[in-house]
Amino acid sequence: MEDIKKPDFEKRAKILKAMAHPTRLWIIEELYYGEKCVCEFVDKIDADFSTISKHFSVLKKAGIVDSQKKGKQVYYRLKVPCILQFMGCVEAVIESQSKFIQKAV
Amino acid sequence: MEDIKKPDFEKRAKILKAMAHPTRLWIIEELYYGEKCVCEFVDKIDADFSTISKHFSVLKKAGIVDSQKKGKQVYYRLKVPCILQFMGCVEAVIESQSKFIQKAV
DNA sequence: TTATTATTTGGCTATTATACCAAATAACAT
DNA sequence: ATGTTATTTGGTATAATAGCCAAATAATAA
Repeated sequence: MEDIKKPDFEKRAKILKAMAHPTRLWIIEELYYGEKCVCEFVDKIDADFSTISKHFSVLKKAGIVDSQKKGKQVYYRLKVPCILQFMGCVEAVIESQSKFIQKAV
Repeated sequence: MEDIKKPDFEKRAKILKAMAHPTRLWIIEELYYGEKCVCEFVDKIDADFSTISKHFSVLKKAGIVDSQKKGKQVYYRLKVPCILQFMGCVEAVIESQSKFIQKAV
């Protein structure tokens, strides 16, 4: 890998890594429809609220979301909504996998 | 997270996780221009060839690449080239981060 | 002030990922 | 058959991640 490009790939990998968790992908999808507070997620998933809070901090550290305190609550929003467009391609990979399984069985 | 959607997010996260490594992103980008054998990567990066081979197997297991043996060499190719389109958005995240840093300093 | 609610942080453990080395396999050449 | 090159696989040490609990912090209500 040319040295000049290595830092670029490292930066990109960090963002993908931050996205690469089912709960975080779910959070991203939910935020696509508008900002939400942490509490709105706590009720909907079977996980400790501290775990969810940590997922938000991973997303924030990666620059994918932003937060704003309103009263007792903290609202998160997507900084770059295009993040979700990618899922179409991810689904294409999943599709091609299921085709493979059909052929292979 | 609604139970019905959970397996979907898990599948997607697996694909993103497979992509989320600088060396693997580099491999994906190189393969975008056509299939290549493992040996073409071995020369260009400072990592053990077994390490590179394992990165390929991660990508293959995730359904992102396909391989074909030709003589002594194994050629890999992208199964779903759209995978690279996403990088535009990832770059937008990186951009917005550097803007933030400028503001913050 | 004390209590309550929302969220973050620290500490811990279990699991997973990474990278190297050495050994195994596969294709082909001598 | 032996050697050489290309790649994969197994073993292992180390590092990173995930998730829970408990404690800390912040905003507000009683």
